[in-house]
Amino acid sequence: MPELPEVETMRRGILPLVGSRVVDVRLTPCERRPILFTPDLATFRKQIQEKEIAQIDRLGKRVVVVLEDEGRILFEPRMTGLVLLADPPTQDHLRVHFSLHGTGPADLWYWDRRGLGSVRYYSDADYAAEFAQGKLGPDALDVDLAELRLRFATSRQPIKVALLDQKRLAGIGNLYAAEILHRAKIHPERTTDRLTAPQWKRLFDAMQEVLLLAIQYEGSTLGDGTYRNALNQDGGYQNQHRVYARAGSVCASCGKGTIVRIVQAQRATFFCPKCQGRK
DNA sequence: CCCCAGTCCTGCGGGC
DNA sequence: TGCCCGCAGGACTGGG
Repeated sequence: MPELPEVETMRRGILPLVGSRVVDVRLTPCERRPILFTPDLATFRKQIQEKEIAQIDRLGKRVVVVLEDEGRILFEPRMTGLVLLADPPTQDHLRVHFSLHGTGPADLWYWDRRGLGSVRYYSDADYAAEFAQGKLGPDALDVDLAELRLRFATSRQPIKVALLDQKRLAGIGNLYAAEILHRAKIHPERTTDRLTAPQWKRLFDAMQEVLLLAIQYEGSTLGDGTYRNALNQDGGYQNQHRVYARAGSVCASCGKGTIVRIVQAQRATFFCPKCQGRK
């Protein structure tokens, strides 16, 4: 499931497209899924044709292809979307194909097994309006300790639930929330207003460490194989997971506790009751 | 403000 | 062996 490290890996994977021009876009067969692709194909095509790709950014869990006129193509993979330079794994499912010309790769694909994600074009003005201040928090790798505290301390939500709120902080999802809290030795049910100063410091450090390490490993490819990098290769961070989907195993950190699974806000939470302290 | 359940979607694995 | 159902969860919506 693409979160910050996976989406950052996708972004880096398609950097060779910078400097190329868009020739065309085609979609199969997603016309029947209006949430996937906006605006309509004719308008989308008209806005991007012959535009040069100026840079490739990331906005939380979205890949942003910035064109020379500041128009932007946003890829939001949600659960199962992939941004690929290689051909999609199968001919089935929803696909969007961009053809390009330049010195880099000639094809860019968006492929989505479950079709929950989206591909959208925004003009500069529409983009500014859509992602105006407050709609999305700062990037998890772009805050300092003081801002982290500021954005969370007023909440009485459990810290695990708060970490998933993209309006507070962008980029963290269910998997990395669990791994970060485990590294920080903080109980996922502890409410944010009750975190101590040392806990804030540990949370901040763990967040940087886990996310940066996961980027180095090119993200997590789980058993279902839903996430892969732009060349359709597996990530490697799944082998470093300490708690996620490891209920019943002995904690690799303390060697004493057994990882448990609970449900918070209708999401699975994994943690070690021994080394992650009390609520 | 907060919380919760439901929605989208497909593939997989557990249970019978 | 085959079939059904629950689960996976990111973002959003509607109700309380």
